[in-house]
Amino acid sequence: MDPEPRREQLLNAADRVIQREGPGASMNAIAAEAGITKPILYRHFGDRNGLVRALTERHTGGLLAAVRAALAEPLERRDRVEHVLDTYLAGIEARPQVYRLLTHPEPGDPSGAGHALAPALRQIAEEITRAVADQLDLGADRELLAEAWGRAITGMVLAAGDWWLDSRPCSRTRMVQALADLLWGRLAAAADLPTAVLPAGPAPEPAD
Amino acid sequence: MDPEPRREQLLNAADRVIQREGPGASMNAIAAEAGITKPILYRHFGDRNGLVRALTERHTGGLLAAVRAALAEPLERRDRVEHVLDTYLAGIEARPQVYRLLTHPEPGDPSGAGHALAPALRQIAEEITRAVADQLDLGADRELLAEAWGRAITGMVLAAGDWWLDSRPCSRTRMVQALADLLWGRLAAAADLPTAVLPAGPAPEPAD
DNA sequence: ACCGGGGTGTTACCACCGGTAACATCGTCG
DNA sequence: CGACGATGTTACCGGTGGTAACACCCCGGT
Repeated sequence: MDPEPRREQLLNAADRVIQREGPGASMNAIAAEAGITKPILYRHFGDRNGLVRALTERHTGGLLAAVRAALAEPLERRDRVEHVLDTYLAGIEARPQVYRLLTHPEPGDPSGAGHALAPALRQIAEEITRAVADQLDLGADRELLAEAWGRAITGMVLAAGDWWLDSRPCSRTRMVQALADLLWGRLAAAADLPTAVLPAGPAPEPAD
Repeated sequence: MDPEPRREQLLNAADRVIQREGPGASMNAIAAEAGITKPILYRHFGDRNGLVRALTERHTGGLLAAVRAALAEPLERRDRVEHVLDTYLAGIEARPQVYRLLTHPEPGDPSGAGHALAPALRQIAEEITRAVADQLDLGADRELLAEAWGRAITGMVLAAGDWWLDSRPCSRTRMVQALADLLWGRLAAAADLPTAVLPAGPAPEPAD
């Protein structure tokens, strides 16, 4: 039961340096921040992935629990969805740097599949899948739809949240509304703009 | 006019080795595949990012153009959305390896912002934003909604497409339907399952 | 005919990365 | 006391992205 505090301490140091230097901070830098040298880090966490995993688990634990709780909230459906969205956005808002770790997991991944969703996000996706599959009547395709939607919604909120966090175009509440509206079919329900018929002129994009 | 062919040739080599070894293939490996050594690569593309950028641009050009065309198709809205989704999925289905490059852009990025959407995806997001903003009557929040939705939809399709590509749970057509249904508010419209959520309820039902 | 320049190519090197081996130093417990 | 297990160190390995310096070879100009 002793090694726990030291480990926490090292994680705190890693946290600090990642906060400062972004992800991709070197093990050397982390060790230096902790006032020690590399091999100790490697003794505690087997390799870099171990460190990152421990770090993300620590930080995503709360977020995941919060999202799970939000999903279980006995609200009307729309309110519940908004609550979940708000919970997620509030979570990433609180710790932007570390959240990056979440999205940008392991660069040198030699394993076959390079999934777009980091493990932590994947857990959230599974929560959503479960909630959808358990609570909604979606007919024969229930399982498939739930799983696809779980991934889809997670990815949607990830990308939208990233953008929002980066450019802060509006308040969190407004952003929640925008996403909930999208999920609520407002894209389908909106009226056409009269200016419709496409001009024949090709609008080439400006090269960067 | 001269330097083009050699450059293309190098890109082909890079393509081959990335196809074989996945992204993260070393410059040495790429150079070896091309039958040459590193410095030549660095002469043609300034650094690794340059190479990757050139590579992705080459491969995403077609996809981006296809998506753009699909967005401009004069179909009914739902059909157009399905067409766009299908176009994207077909695109990533055709070249899974290179598509990975697309999602997993630059590992060792020291720059402040680590955006979740790679540049190519961002372009698609902008296309969607433009299409939504130009064609839909969304009231005062038009700009904000369009931009948020552009990102959100792109992220959604990215994550869902990645999952679909990886586990192939259904046909492409079915996947398109699932995503279009989500966008069409089926999540909101679906009926509750009777086994629902009565957490604090006095209901005499413990089983699950 | 000679020379010069640009593209092509090389070897050798740099700093740094993740990761490891080997050794030193404590406190503690039998 | 001695053994042991953490804690810590220095020094090293192979590999990476990236660069410098040098060699070649062809082609065009005066």
